[in-house]
Amino acid sequence: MRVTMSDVARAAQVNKATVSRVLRGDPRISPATSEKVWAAVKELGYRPDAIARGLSSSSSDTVGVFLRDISSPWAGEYLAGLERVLSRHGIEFILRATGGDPQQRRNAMFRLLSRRVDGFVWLDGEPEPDAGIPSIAVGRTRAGGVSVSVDIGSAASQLTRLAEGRKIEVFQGENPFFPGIQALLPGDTKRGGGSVSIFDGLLPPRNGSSPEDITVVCATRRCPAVPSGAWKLYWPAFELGTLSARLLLNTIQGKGVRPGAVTVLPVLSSPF
Amino acid sequence: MRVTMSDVARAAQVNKATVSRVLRGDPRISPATSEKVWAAVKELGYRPDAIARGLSSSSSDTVGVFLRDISSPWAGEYLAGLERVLSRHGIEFILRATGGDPQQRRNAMFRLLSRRVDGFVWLDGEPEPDAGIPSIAVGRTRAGGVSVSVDIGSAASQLTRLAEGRKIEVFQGENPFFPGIQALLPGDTKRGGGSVSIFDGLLPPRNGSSPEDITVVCATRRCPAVPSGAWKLYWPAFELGTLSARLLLNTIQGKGVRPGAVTVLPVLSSPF
DNA sequence: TTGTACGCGTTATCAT
DNA sequence: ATGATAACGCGTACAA
Repeated sequence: MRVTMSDVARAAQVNKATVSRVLRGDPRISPATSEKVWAAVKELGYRPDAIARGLSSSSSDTVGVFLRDISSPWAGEYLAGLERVLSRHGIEFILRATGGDPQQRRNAMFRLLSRRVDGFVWLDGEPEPDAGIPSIAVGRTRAGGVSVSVDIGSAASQLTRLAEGRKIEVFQGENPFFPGIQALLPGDTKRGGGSVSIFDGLLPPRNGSSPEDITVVCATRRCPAVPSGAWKLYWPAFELGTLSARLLLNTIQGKGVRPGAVTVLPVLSSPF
Repeated sequence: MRVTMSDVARAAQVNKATVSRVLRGDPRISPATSEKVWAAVKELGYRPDAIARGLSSSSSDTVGVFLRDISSPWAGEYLAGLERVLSRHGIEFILRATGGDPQQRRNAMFRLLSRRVDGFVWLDGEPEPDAGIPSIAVGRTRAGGVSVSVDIGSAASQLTRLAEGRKIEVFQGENPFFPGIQALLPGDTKRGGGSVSIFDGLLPPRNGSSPEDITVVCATRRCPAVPSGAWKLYWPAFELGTLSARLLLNTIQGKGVRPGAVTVLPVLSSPF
């Protein structure tokens, strides 16, 4: 059978409640009993039951993550970042693919709420307004809540700076990493004699472009689809994940996270 | 406050236990009371509490998934397949990255066990022997347990067949999708006048190869890194996920899954 | 500083 | 077919 707190209490000859206090690090506990309890814990190989704790404390050390499509090229990197931070804090996450279907999305939300998750991460659009628990939005700025996204403006200015005096071509994927970046390029994609043109689509075979020209490919760190010789504009999926986690944790723990949009900077790196 | 079963029971003027029976679809219940209860449920917007259910039933409708690295190129597709099937069955999953560290792996396992997960999926090597709950291994055949993997032999014979009379070059990624496939190619990579050579590494720039030659690139469906004109040998990550889920579900529900290795076939597709 | 006792929301085992 | 009640394992207000 399972080792419970009562077993530990009996072994350490103290009360159940005392064991609970020791485990939760209650300061008002004598070093003597604390040691006795820890000894018994190790002796019996006791492991606290997260389910029971959850029922009693009305929380679960779990957060829910909503994604339109888990197999999107950057999802893995994002989740890796998220997991890295959450696991360090003893928080697990549950993933749900919504496929862009509002009904499915709400159903998934209710299922997770019934599990008493402590927070939500919404990567598939606006958070449901009646979630009732801390939520952060990822990928698009949101008014009146906490959101984290990639700074597209920074990408635009980095490209503009790179373009000084020459022509550069920027390739995004089929669903662009930096949507609407066109509009952010100053002076109608021209400045200082340079020019930037952006293509949302597949990378065409390299044609005979002048050696002065520069090719930039948008990608994530782990995506190997960048041809050699091209500049890379990294979409910081991993960092987006770690930042999401930190923000959500702070929000859950009520550490005074003021609503607002936080951004991560994309990184432009040369082929050399 | 939260709507509980007691609230529903009171509203429907029946006992808590009856509500539970109705909700779980107990056959020996009168249509009359059943209707009363459902009415009250909808009236009050009652949603069962998964935590409480877990405490009482000693299960959680949750499984744990261990991955060495979540950001690996195929992880997203695998997880998409897994989620697709699990969510249809009301099961959620919790993801843990182990980074190949045995200690971290065991810690993660114990954390999940304390959550009373119903099963494990091990993508990062042999299952821990003392997991104590249904486990399946993914990616490598395992003796004495349930495992699912990609049929490398099938990949080898498809390549051999393709090579009849010509020379083909197969490129895998840095960490090969089909490890050890070399050894499975008959006749020392030659047969019927054709030949197969395999490169574990990055795709080199296309040099002047004869038009008779064939290039094959190993990839997953969603990976855009396949140059046009090349054959594709798909590593069926998504299918691996759906199959994993089905096998695990059957094992959990005790549906007589006999230990053994199940395989998924890779798909070779032409560039046309 | 520690013990008592109740609550958390369900399921399951008795009765009836 | 349904009601009463005891688990399930832990947190915590309250008492000591």
